[in-house]
Amino acid sequence: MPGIKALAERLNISIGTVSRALNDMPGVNAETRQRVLEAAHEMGYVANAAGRNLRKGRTNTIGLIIGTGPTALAGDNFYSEVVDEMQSVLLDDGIDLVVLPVHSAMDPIAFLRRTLMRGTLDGIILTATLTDDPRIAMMEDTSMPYMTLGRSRTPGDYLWIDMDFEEGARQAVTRLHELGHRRIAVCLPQENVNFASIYQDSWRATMTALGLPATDDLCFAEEGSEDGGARVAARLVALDDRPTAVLVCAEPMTSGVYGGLQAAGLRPGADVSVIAFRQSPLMRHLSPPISCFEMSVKQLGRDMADAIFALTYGSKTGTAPQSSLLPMTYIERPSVQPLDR
Amino acid sequence: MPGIKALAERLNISIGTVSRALNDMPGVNAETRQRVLEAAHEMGYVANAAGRNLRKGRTNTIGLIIGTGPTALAGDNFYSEVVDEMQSVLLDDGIDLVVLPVHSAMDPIAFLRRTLMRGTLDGIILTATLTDDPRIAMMEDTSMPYMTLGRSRTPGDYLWIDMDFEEGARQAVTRLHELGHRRIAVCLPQENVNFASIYQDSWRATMTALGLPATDDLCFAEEGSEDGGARVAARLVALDDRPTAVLVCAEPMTSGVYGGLQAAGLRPGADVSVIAFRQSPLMRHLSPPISCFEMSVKQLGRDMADAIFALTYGSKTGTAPQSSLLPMTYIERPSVQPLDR
DNA sequence: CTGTTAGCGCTTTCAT
DNA sequence: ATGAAAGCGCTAACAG
Repeated sequence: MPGIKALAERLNISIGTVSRALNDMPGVNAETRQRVLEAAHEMGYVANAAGRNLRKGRTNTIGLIIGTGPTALAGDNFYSEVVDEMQSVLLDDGIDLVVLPVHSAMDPIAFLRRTLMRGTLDGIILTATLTDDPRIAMMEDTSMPYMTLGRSRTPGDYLWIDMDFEEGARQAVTRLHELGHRRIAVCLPQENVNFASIYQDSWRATMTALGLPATDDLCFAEEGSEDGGARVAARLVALDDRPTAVLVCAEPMTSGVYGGLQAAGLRPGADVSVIAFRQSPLMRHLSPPISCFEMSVKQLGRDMADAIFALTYGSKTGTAPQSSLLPMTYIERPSVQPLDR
Repeated sequence: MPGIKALAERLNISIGTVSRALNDMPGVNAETRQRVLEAAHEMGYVANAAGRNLRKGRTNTIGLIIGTGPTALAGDNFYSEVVDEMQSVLLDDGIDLVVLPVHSAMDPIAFLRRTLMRGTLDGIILTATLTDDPRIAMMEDTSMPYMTLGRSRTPGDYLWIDMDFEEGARQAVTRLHELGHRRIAVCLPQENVNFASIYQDSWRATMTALGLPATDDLCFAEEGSEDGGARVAARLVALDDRPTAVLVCAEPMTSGVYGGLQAAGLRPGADVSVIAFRQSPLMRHLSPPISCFEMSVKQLGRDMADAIFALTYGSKTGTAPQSSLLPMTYIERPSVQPLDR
């Protein structure tokens, strides 16, 4: 690994000049700069990160913290797509994106503190925000730039990007009402992820506004897994006044709900209308095809990259980055049928 | 962010002593060490990574390079599980694991070179090795410790861990032969990932050893996606002397093969036996249930963590880490049926 | 335009 | 057992 010193010696100039040439600083003879760049390329020189970080006090690295493990609500390629897009955006500005996996069995606060203090990151993105999220409370006490994927009720004026679950639930309930449904249930992951409470709140508000019942017996919370979904279905079909439709607010639960309904001899769609969450590979194999929401995960990644960049390194446009909602659009498929009674 | 200086000042001792106390170096008064540790904890002090890295020439960080993007062969939670386990093992030794996503549209060599030269990693793990992998050729020219998840034909005596695809294909073919099948096809991703050629080679060797035909018209290579699988099925059913069984050597292709067979009016199992790859969430919803291989992804993660640790920081046991194969066990389900003609 | 030098935070060697 | 100081590779301020 050649250092800047080796480069300078080889060219018989000072390391200062080399550094200036490499960093596009003013006040370097054009020819000299050319020679430096050529030599650097030839030797495969890249500035050592430790030296540069120490001196500049920044690392040009953004960390994306992703919860993993069996309890994590990520049974699909959602993060893969987000990360993809973020990385390609950030790399254009010379910023590295690293993913920091944190296992559900670990203490997220301890992990975060350690990550913060080590100082290897310029900015941090938290994902899968909780309704009451101690990580946010902790970040608010630091000066580290950070944003979240997902809102939270934890106080603070942090930057967030989220999907418009509120609008999604509104569209879904409204459509089911149009089709004659009155008893519309909602299936939630019991983990206190914030999007679930947003979704539930919007369900309740819309139901109430339409004069439909929004009672607690229509809210089913179970573990946000396929098994949890199956349990919801089992509970649902056992109800005296069985709901005729259900909104499923967690991807992994969806196939469990389908399976549970079928196990009870009910047909999704014909007997109980089902609306899922995001269009995802896991949804493709359900029969009948399931109604769900479409959103641009790519756009989400792009927005997140732009936002964290502006927050951390300063906005290119001069305007501060804004928290924003990504649209969700309801797509109807045969899992939703009109109620004719 | 308090530094070591602040800590030292507060305790009225020199930074040298503080450093020694924090790093468990000999020659520190027990009481002094105690005081230092307490103060550090109280102030939330963690050594700044840049300073430490610069001085020690190491970062205590291992990077796992994962290809992402639509072309990537990772439509599931495989890496999530591996990463999970690796991280919890490495963290016990104070080593951070970071995931470096590299989009399929990027030049993997350029990315790797940049990553290497920045010097933020002590060790690197490459995944999804190709039969002829330029990344390995490049790493062989450096002194950076690295290992691969997957073998390759690229020369070099690098450390690898892989699954025993050879044994898997052998078991599958042998079993199908027992059940009376003679025309056994193999469905491969056309991307030149190395495991596919290992699988194919073993299929061919086993077929030949059993006196079965192993001709090229039984090898179907398409894009390693669901659509690719569907195309394979379409080509397969159109064959004059239709194969009675097919081994599918890429997870995402599997549901495509099922769909393609069904679209042609054939029942997986009853009409064409199908053996998939890994047991994964994507497989759970196929009907009839699909035969596939079971393996301990957790064990894989553990093995990888141990191996890269030993390679990078020296073995704890004194023995150098060995390349190794993770067993695959064939599990039969109704997608495989005896051939009765 | 270029050379010299201080110093980022830390570990480690050398004195004491 | 502790303090003082050098130096890891780099950038930026200053001098020439």
